[in-house]
Amino acid sequence: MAVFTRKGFGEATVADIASEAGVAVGTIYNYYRDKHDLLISLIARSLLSANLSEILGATEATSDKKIIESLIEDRLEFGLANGQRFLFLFFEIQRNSKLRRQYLSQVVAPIISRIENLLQSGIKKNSFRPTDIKIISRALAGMIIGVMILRGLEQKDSPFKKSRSKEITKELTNFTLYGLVKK
Amino acid sequence: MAVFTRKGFGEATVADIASEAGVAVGTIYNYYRDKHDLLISLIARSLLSANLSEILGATEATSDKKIIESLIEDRLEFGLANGQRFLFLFFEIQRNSKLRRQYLSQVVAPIISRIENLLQSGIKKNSFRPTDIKIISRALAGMIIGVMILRGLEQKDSPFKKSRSKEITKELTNFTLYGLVKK
Amino acid sequence: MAVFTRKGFGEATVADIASEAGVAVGTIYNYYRDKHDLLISLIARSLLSANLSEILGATEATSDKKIIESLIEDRLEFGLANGQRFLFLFFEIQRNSKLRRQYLSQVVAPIISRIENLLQSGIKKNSFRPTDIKIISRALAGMIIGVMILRGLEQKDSPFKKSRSKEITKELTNFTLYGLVKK
Amino acid sequence: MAVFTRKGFGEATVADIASEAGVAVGTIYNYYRDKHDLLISLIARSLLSANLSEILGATEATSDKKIIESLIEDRLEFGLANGQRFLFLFFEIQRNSKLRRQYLSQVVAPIISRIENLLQSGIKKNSFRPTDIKIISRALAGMIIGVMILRGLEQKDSPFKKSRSKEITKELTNFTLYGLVKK
DNA sequence: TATGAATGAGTTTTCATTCAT
DNA sequence: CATGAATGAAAACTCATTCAT
Repeated sequence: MAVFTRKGFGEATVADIASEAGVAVGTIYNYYRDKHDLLISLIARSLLSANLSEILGATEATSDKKIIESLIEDRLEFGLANGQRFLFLFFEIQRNSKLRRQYLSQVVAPIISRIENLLQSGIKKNSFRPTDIKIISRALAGMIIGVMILRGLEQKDSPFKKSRSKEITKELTNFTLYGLVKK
Repeated sequence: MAVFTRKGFGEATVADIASEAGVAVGTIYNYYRDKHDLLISLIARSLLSANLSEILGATEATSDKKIIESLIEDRLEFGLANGQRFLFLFFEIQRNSKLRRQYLSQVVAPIISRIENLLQSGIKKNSFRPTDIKIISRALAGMIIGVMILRGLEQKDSPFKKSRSKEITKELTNFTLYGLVKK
Repeated sequence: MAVFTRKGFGEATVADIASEAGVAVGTIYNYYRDKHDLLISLIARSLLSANLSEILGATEATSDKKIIESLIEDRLEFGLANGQRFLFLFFEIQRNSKLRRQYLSQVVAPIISRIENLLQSGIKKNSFRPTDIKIISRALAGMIIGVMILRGLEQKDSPFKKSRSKEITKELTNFTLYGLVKK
Repeated sequence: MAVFTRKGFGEATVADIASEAGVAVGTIYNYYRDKHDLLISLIARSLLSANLSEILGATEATSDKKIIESLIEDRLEFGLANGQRFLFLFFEIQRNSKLRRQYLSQVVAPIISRIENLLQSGIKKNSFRPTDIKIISRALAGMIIGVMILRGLEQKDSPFKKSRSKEITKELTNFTLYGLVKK
């Protein structure tokens, strides 16, 4: 995965990958049909690695703020852990329809749906402003994704460092809850 | 660009591209040094939209809300116009250091910097909550980027349709300004 | 074809073939999908090379002896011209069902059928002994095939030399007509 | 042998063969030096049928007809038993000089020589027409080989079925002795 | 200036063979 | 003595690039 991420699918050679993995070229072909199958398998594996279930399963008892905070924190950490990989993953997921369906149904849909529930109940409780739930849920999910991508692009210049993880989570949570404007 | 976007750099063949462009393979080499030069030239061309400079140059007289709205609207339209291309652009930009420097200095930095100014002055005027400007500026830029990517992934199921462009801009602007919580 | 015949399909390398043909490896792939397609195309081409039509179209006016003689002579010359190729052709034809169907319908069936007609009319005219036409037609066709194969196997030791072509044809024709036993 | 016959030497993989034989790949290498040695050993084993020696050793007392009949019958049965294998055997024998020498000296030469003796003595006894012994012996041996090959090619459509073995032998014997022409 | 066939370097892929278990 | 995973040499195949037309 490191090689694919660094070079892209077409530019990563099987020899590169074998060498990075410390095995012979032929060994790879004992486990994967071909180079593409290798990529798909690797992606499928990293897709499901997150401990999403905890967050998604959080009880109603937990405060809205806590849930949003956990979500941001979890995805932020996933992003930090996956670093450069992020864009590559998205790009390949987008191009492979089977992978896309899997990712949409197993990762995107549950998260979006969880956020929608959150918004819905918040609005019903009159604690959240009435908004277009479908759009705002994507805005929140998108914000996390976009922040990770900017981090990858800016690299050394980015303010998104692991060390500041707590603070970033706090800021993003507050931004999400209160926006820019002072009450 | 359509072929690069659909297949990725390594998998797009010069023959594909020539055929899509309706010219012979050899003709491409009369205009571009090599395949990589072709990609770089194409990307460099799509980086900047005409409107961006106007928005970035907007006078202080314009209201904060208007500026945010214009920015969201412009990038949203860029994203809708570039569709699937979005991720590919980011991915290739990330991998090509010359391109990355160019993109960071010509697109990301001005936008981020404009947003930072906006936040700074808003906070000074006491109309915005005091926040970590570096983080929140990335949150806003990231939100727009992430929203475009989700749109590309979800495709038919996404609520981000061209037809609803006005409404989406409004929702995102309000979310940015006021957050989720009701005052 | 020379390389395939000399080495067999699996042992002939595309580099060998390209070098023997005096072109680059890549050039072969501009004309044939893959190595197997190359073989099939070559075989299909040599299958239909014979001037069978003349013999098969011979009028009834020609004497039975003349027809048999022409047939033996033609296939004998085809065999001498194709030399070692003979067995390889048969082997590959046998293994490729499309090729087999083509060979059976375009070469074997017409020849067998012509021989059957010949036998039938000869028996009716009472000039030929009554025999099982289906078996004897194969015996005659098979004799020619087998003789060619023995020639390929025995190589230097075989009595089937080009120089003796006329005499061989005469002997085989007489054997076919009169058998071993003296009247 | 089944795998070699079905696929050809180069296309048969040792894994195929091991799997068909119900052993592990490594086991094969405990008994044969390499893949080629395996093939040579298998072919050498199938070359000789038990009956051949009896026929070849038949005393002068046996009638010419009986000898020819036995020979045809034996090789016919060998062909029926070896089916598709036939062509493959010939092809590989042709290509392997050691194998070719062995086959020529142990199978072809004795049969041809036996037939030549038969013809010679028949001609001397004035019961056979005077013919070119070298050619006619090959015609007879070739007929049997060719008939087997046609049978393999035609498969379902061929009149050479096991069930008709007796009749086929009779027809071929009569054809050999008396030819087509009625006395 | 456009073309596209030829090229061959660079990759992917295969699979006979080895050898530790 | 059997096993089968690992190996890497050798082969198939791809395709960016060239260049004569």
